Amino acid sequence: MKKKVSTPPVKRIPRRSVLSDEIYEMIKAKIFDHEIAPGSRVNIDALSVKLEVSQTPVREALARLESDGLIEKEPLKGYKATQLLTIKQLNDLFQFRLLVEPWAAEQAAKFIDNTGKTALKAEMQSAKTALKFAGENQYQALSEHDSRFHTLISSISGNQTVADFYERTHCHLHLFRLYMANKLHLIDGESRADYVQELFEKYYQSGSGQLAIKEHDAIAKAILDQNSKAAKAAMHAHIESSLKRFSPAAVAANR
Amino acid sequence: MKKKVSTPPVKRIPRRSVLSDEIYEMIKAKIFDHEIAPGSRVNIDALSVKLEVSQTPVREALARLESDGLIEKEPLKGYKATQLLTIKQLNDLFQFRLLVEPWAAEQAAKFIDNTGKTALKAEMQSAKTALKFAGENQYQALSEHDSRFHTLISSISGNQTVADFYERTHCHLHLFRLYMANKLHLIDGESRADYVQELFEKYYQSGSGQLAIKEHDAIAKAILDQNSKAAKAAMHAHIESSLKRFSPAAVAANR
DNA sequence: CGTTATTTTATCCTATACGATTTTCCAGAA
DNA sequence: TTCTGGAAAATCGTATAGGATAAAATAACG
Repeated sequence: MKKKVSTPPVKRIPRRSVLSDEIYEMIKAKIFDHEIAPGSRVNIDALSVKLEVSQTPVREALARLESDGLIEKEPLKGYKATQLLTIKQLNDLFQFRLLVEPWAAEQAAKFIDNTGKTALKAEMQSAKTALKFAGENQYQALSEHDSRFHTLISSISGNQTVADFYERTHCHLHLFRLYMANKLHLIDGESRADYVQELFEKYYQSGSGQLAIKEHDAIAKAILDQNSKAAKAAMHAHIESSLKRFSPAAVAANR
Repeated sequence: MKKKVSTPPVKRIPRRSVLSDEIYEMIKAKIFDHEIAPGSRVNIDALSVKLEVSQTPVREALARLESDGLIEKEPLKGYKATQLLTIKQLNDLFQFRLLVEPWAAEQAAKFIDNTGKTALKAEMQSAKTALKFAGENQYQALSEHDSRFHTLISSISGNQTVADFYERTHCHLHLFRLYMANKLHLIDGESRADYVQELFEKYYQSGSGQLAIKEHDAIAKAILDQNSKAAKAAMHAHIESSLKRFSPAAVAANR
């Protein structure tokens, strides 16, 4: 294990957050970047060497990731990254979102204040400009906007339980999305990747990205107008059409 | 913490599960038993000494409990047990349950199989007999039945996301309930405890316990009859009346 | 060729030292 | 007396080595 060999006296600048939190984020990033593939083993020792920290913060980070459902622990075997969502899990998740998010949009429309309006406008604006210039990473940009958009509405709704919960579950969906996007860059000679790519182009590049933004626009407009009924309906429609866009891709990814 | 006091470096009997899991359950039990009071500091060192393990498993357990929301960590201050639910949090939680659980009851009624029916009947039966004999701990018995009942319906609904969610959040409510029950046994000379006791007697002993069981009965009956509409309505009514029963107690506990 | 025994590997836990930060306490000054 | 400044103590976070045990892999044997 190599350490910074040339910095004995001045080590770190006074940290404000703790190391285990940083490590937690780092490992999560590794999972999202597919540096740790779904289903693969996660070795504490190797990870601590790679990140150049001791095992203690890695252990704490993995324990938290296990609670998040991103990592699984087998009692005397070790940790491994969770598998991708199955079709059923995807359906379960969207059904759940249908229960919660339309209500959240409704509440947001009722109770939004000026701060919330500003934030919502800014998010929509930044999404459009980002999408215009993103090019290659258009899908990734879209995916990240989507996460932020739904999180924002959950928080504007004012129900902390709802917001917390969305924070917890959306990461799985996000992971799934990124996995789909990443598939495009993999060249493993399997027909599976080709199939997924075909689906991707069919469902996301040729208009679907714009379509999702349009749906978000409708939701945002209703909330900004404080039209709670319209907001609820728009969110419901968006999640349903979102699932429709996902389903074929999910079938492909789970083959 | 009772171990052979006179055992030097002697080996342990072969464990089947991992130590950190045991410690996790032990600490959770301490919280539920109010051995660790809400809001109080949790010292890693002291805990590891008391449980007679090293700090490592304690750290992992605390990291997981933090994800569960039962413990909070302040970056360079340490861990402490979370405060009881505030009024707003209680309302948020029940609002959330109103979104999810009536739907879960509806689904359960639609898709329940024989295994599920047997389990549901058994739970209702055991609740009634337990309540008959519990006497002193009647409230505790009721509280635990309630947890199991709602968990069971979530799982029968077939939506894993919903079931997982309920598992995660119900513990806070459970903690709150137990806190209320425990207040009765505390003699701290404060009028607050008396006030809570009064509320307790008013809302739970004199018929309310039976009332909650009656509501559960209505839900169970509708599900067993596979009458999904009735199940949904019964669950909705139950949660609303449940909140009504809780609210005055919550006001008292948060004074 | 299949079964058993032994070595190897990996995971989990312990122990302990040290650095960093907060809190406490006490002396001195306004 | 009350406030301020700074040193000491308590507490938390990190680092690292090493031992115990279970799973996996390999070799030995019938």
